[in-house]
Amino acid sequence: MKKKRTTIKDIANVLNISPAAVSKALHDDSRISLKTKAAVKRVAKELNYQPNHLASALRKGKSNLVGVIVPRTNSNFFSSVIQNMEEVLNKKGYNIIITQSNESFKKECDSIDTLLYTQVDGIIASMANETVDLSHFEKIKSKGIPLVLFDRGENDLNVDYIGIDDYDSSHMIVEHLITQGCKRIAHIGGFSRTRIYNNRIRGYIDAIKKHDLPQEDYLLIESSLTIEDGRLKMQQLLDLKLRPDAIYVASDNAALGALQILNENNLKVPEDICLVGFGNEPFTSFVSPSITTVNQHSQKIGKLTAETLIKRINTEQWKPSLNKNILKSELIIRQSSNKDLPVKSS
Amino acid sequence: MKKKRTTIKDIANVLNISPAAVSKALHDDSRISLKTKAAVKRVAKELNYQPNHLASALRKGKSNLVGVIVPRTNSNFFSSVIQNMEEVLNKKGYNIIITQSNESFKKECDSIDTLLYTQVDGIIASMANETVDLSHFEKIKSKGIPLVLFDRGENDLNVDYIGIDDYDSSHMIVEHLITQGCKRIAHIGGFSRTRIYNNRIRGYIDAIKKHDLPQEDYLLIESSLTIEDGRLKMQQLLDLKLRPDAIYVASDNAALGALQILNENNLKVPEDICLVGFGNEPFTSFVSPSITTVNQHSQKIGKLTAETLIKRINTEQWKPSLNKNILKSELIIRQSSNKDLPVKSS
DNA sequence: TACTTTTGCTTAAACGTTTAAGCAAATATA
DNA sequence: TATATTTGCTTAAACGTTTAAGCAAAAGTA
Repeated sequence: MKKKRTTIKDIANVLNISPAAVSKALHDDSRISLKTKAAVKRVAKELNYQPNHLASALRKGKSNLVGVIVPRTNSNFFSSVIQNMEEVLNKKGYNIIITQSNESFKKECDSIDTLLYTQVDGIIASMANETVDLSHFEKIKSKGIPLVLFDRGENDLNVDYIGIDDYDSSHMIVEHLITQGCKRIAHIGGFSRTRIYNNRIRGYIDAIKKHDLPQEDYLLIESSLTIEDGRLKMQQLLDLKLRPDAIYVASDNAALGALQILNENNLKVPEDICLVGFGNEPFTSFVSPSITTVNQHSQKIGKLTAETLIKRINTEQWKPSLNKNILKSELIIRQSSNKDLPVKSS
Repeated sequence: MKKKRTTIKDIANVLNISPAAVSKALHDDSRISLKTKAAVKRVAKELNYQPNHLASALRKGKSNLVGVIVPRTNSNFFSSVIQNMEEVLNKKGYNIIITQSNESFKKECDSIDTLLYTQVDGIIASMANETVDLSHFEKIKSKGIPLVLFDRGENDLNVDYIGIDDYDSSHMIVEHLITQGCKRIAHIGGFSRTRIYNNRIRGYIDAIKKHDLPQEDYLLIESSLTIEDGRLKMQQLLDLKLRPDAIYVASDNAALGALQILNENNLKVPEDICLVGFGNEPFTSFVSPSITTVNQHSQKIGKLTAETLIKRINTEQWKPSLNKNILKSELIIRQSSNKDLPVKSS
């Protein structure tokens, strides 16, 4: 009852030629006559031949699979990055295996193990929040499997990286807020052990100092950056004796939480307090007031990451200087921090 | 320079036994002595042996890979379903390959082709909005590859299905709104060609009729259910001479868009108009007012779907009656439709 | 003691490709 | 015409496993 797949051998039998000739014909080898090629392709179609990927991968020592590890897929940023990577990789004959670490160190380790076991030709990763120990990534390198990081990277790991300039982004944000007349700017940031959040924090502090604004410890809060935690940390800032007049939140989700608390406390945004998020998630433009945020160029990051990996895979011993690709981000100014523009009324 | 992987043969050479013995030892074959097994495992660890998945997959005719096709991963529902499927499947030794159709028919076809090419042992799918023609799914069946659908399924395709009772959910929602005193209930639904949205629409209509409420064509609108379209369709409803006093939206995203429009028009929710979404996305509980919605039991769906697929894979000719698993959904009543509970003030 | 059974391994083939090497026929070159 | 080159295939080995079949030695049974 079990359907037997048609193999290269079946085609060979029909045409009375060798399986080798069939294989070459299917790969348009120059030493096979046009006539034979045509015949092979015709029969292949007739028999509904589908190449056995496992066999060719085994023989060639290449699986044409690329593993992708992300903290989670349910953010627009990651899902857009993945989509664009997939596009580039598919065009080059690669398929991708997506795994989610859910910000868990253990899950990230497991993911790497299963990807290595599945014999992927390369791995693309964005690190989990929890990750501090890097030995599992070293394992990838030690096996000679190309590794490229994006967004959540790590300097100690000597691998290609694609991301935006987080330090500079913080400067842009702080300076924009100053332009709006803000004087006490708070930052709800990510955990400083994660490089990108560390860079945003440093950028925030340096920009504050540069413009001689008050740089108080209680204005800088580390957070897990979920909606819930955005609410909690915002409340914490509102409980201060001296409230800030602007909040820069390192993620849109947490900014949404913060905005809810501001609304619930009947504080006017941006009149009473300015708010800026990070990531340009679609909802930021639909919320009211719409949230000023930073565009991380997910499309470009996805494409560049994929292209970098392909280069690494194809040029075995390509050891030129590492590819640290830092893109310039873009500040998208919306109602939540724009005092010149009145909030749309109706 | 290229690192040679250690193979079963290398282990065999070290111990002066045959590769076959090594293979059996690693699989705890009863015909191998405990002493040999121990030695093999010790050497395997010493040489850092990693089994070559491609070789064993080829030999066994099983890849231990499962393909998953979803419309998109950036919703909490799908990402949670995937996470739970992964958990179950990993435990059974399967890895998953996730692909996104982005609601596109063509992309869905391509995904199926690449999954078949990758020699997956089974496919789990939730159909794209665009999909009407089912021949690509028939192709999976004709190859004898187990297929299980969840959420977005199709009756014409005779395969296992796991989802919630959409028809019943609509009833629950309508009856809840009636309890709240609503008399003109509108529905912003999905496209009726998609089964789940069709069921929700039918459920809505039947519930309306059952309770002798006005069932007008202009109160029922089909939508792509994005945030943007939720805004547009909500505006369309507000432009009616006779405005509805309750809106049941078939997705939380579109409900968010609708809520924004209501807020922007200074309409009080739930006092002026009640609002209900669908899906229990996390933001629904943080928005203000929080949105009443339906919990789709993503965890249970993920687990059940994975378990069903595993059963199908393991019992080749398991042809018992199809597994149509319709779960009862749960209505989560929040501020947006609860007139008894005052909106939280501070 | 003579046999059957069990234990613990080995041999060899197989999975479906790809590819290096080889060889005869056709074609080009001198 | 004799030799070199190109064309168009074939043969056979290889990729790293798994597994059916087999076989000698050890252990069990009568």
